[in-house]
Amino acid sequence: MQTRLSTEERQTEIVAAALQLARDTSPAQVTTTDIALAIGVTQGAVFKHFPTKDAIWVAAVRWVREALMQTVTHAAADAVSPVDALAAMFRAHVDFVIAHPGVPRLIFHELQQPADSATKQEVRLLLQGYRKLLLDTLERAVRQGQVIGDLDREAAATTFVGLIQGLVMQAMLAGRPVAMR
Amino acid sequence: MQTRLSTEERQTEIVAAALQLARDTSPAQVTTTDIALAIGVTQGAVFKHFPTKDAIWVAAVRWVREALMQTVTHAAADAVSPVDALAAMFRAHVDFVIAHPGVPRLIFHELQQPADSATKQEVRLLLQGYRKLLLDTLERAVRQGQVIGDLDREAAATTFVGLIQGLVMQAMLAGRPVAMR
DNA sequence: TCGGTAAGTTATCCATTACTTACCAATTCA
DNA sequence: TGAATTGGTAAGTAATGGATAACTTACCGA
Repeated sequence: MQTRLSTEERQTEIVAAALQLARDTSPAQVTTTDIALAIGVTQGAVFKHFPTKDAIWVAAVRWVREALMQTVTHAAADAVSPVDALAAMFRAHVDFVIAHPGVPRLIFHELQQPADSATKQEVRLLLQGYRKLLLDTLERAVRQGQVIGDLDREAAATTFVGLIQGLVMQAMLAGRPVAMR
Repeated sequence: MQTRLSTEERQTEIVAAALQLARDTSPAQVTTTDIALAIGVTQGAVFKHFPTKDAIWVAAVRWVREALMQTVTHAAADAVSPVDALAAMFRAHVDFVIAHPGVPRLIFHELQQPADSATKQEVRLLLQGYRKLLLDTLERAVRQGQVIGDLDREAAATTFVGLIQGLVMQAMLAGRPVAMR
C-alpha cells in the first residue's frame, strides 16, 4: 500500500484528481482534503508537491491548455478546407469537454474571479491561443473565398467561442453533457 | 442616523446590496458581514430578516426573475413582428445585464452548483420562463411565415440563450460589459 | 403612559480549511 | 553500508465565516 511516488508523478495525479473532483463540485469547494483523499494520501502530503492550493489550479489550467490546444489543432490540421477545419475544431472541442467535464467548471469559475490571479492569467493565455487559431483559420477561409471578405473576424471569433461556452453552460445546467452533440 | 426599517424594506435592501457586491466578487465570497456593512447594519442583524444566507440568494434570484421577465416581456410586446420581438428581447436582455452586472455572476455561480439547492431551483424557474417566452415568439414567427416551418424550435431557443450567455461570459472576461452592444 | 413586539447590537460558538511543523521511513547515492 | 534526501504521516495553528444567544432600544396601540 505504501507507494512513494516522485513529485512529478504526484503532481499529475493531483491535477487529475482536482479536475475529476471539479466535475461534481464547484472548484472553490474542492478542498485539499478532498484531493488528498482522492489520491490516497493525507492532506499534508499535498503540500509536499504544490506550495499552495492556487498552484494546483494553475497547473490544472496549464494542463487543459496544452491538451485542448493539441487536440483542437490536430482536428483542424486533418480538415480538407478552412471551413471544414472550423467545424472540426467545434466537434473536437465539444468532445474534449465531454471527456473532461470538470474543465468548464474550472474555466468558468476562474473567469468569475475579478482579481488577476495567476490562474486567471493562465486561462487568459488559453483563450488567447484559441482565438489566434480561430483567427488564422478564418483568415485562410477568407483568402480561399469560402466566406465573404468583409467578415468581421474578431466578432466571428468571439461568437464562435461564445456559442461553445453557452452550449456548455446549458449542458451543465441540464446535467446531460452528451446532449451537446 | 438611526433609522429602523421594516423587515420588508430591509430585505429588499439586503438583496440589492448582495447583487451590488456580486458585481465585484463571486457570490460565494460575498459574506454576510459584507452585506451588513453595505447597508450600515451589524452582521447579526441580517439574520433578523433572512433565516439563512442561502435565503438571501433565493430572494435575489427571484427578484432577478421578476425584473428580467418584465422588461423582456415588455420589449417583446412593443415589437411590430415576432422576429423583431426576438431582436428586442435580445437587446433588452443585454441592457438588463449591463444595468445589473452582478446578475450573471450569480446565475453562473448557481448553475455550477450540482446540488439542487433552493437557489438553483429558482434559477431553473427563471430559465424555464424565459424559454417559454422564446418558444412562443418563435411559434408566432413560424405561423406568420417569417421563418422556415421546420425550424427546430427547441434548438433555436437553446442557441439563443446560449449565445447570450456566451456573450456575457466573454464580456465578463474582458471586463468591458458595454462592449457587448 | 406603559407594555409588548420587532429591529438592532455585541459577543461568542463552532465548523471548516489552507497551511505548518515535528517526526518517521524508505530511497538514493557517495 | 550509512548518511542524506525525500515523500509521507499526524497533529497542530490561524483565520474565516455562518449562525446564535443574551441583551438593548425604538416604536406603536390600547
